[in-house]
Amino acid sequence: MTGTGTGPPKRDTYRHGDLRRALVEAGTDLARGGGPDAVVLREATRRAGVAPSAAYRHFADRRALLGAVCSAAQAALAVAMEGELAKVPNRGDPATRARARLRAVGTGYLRFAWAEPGLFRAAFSASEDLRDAASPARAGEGGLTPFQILAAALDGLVEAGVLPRERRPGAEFLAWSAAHGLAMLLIDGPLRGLDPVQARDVGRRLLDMVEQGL
Amino acid sequence: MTGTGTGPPKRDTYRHGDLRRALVEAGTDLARGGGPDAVVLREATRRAGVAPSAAYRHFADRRALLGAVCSAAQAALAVAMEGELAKVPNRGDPATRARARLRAVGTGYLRFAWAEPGLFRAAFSASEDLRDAASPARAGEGGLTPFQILAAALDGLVEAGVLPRERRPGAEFLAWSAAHGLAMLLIDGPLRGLDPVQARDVGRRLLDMVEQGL
DNA sequence: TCACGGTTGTGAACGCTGTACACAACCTCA
DNA sequence: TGAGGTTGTGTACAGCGTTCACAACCGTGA
Repeated sequence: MTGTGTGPPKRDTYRHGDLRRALVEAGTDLARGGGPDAVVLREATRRAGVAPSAAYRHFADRRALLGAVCSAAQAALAVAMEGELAKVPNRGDPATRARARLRAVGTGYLRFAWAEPGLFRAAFSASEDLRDAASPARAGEGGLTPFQILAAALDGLVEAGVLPRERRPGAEFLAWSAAHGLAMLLIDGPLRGLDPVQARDVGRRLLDMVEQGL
Repeated sequence: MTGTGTGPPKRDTYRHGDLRRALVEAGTDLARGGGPDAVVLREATRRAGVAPSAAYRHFADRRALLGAVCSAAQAALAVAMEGELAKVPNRGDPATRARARLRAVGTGYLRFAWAEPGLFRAAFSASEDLRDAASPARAGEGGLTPFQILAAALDGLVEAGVLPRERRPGAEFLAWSAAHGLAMLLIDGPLRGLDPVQARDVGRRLLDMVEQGL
């Protein structure tokens, strides 16, 4: 975290040490405050105590830096989802447990979007397709990306006999769509400014809808 | 459309005539091609054949121009939804007709996002809360904004006895979330690059989920 | 008819951004 | 000790949003 604090960005060595990491961390802080547009290459180098062009030794261009920040944000999202999942008790009958786990996944997703709107928007800013969704750089502590965590929860639903096997394929897209859409509307769209109680309420109803409609 | 075509941006009068409209149209074209980030004030003035600073006679800053483009994009979205709604036959029993109308609303939404991704993203770029969602500038030919069109379809569902009255409040947020989320994932997110057939398929399943889960 | 005042477009300027390139400091390894 | 690759520096350029003094224009009342 060289140069992240106050004071002049002093460095004892000419080499920085781990500039790449420092830039990603600075970029992540910027994203936290203002979303993907706030990830400004020059500001990141300033915070790392380094000349603007130094960034080009580690990233092809601004988009590449944003891509790294995006991966970091997805990893943070995965951690949030894992955290909510860990709260689900391991006892009870398998069916209700599997349902609770899917709800936890959704709750973690929505909670993260609500708590860290800038990071959440950054997590979906850089271009990615389904291949990138499995990249380890986007995984949480359990080694799974947000997408994979959701898929696992749905698999659990099938194993517990709650979700018919023939409806399993593609189900992650449906569940993800619902949660993602609500998250966007809550932080960016016409639902911004809902108070936390209303937000939690509509979140619950949305998860009800998914559970019943899958 | 002064200066929109090729050739030097000549003007016979000193006054432009309708610079505000010309700037919004140029901005909308830019958004169509590259989303909200592509709405570059200087480029819009260039296309209108006017000096950059002239824009500030009609818009406080770039965000204000983007806001106008956003309203235009929402109006276009409303027109697309109305178009799909107009295809629903007026005969048949009220319940299935009401259901068909809700599906048409969703289909129109998804179709527009798929056909005009840049415009769609622009439509939700500028800050707006629920009050703005009723602004006439964002309405289609029927005078309703996208949000109001959806609300009307849900009201129809209640009148036809398909949706219990007590579940009506807030239902627009659930339906909108699902459609909006899928749209985002399809044009910007991990589902980008799905071929049209798969996209149509997942769209249908999503609307099934909404219909069953509301 | 004409001067006046408000509206609208011009031109030059400022600071910011992303990016390129030659150069210098540094580390590693022979 | 010296060669060569890696990493950070300094300077430069074009493009962006924005400001401001000025000029062209138009409608109005004397």
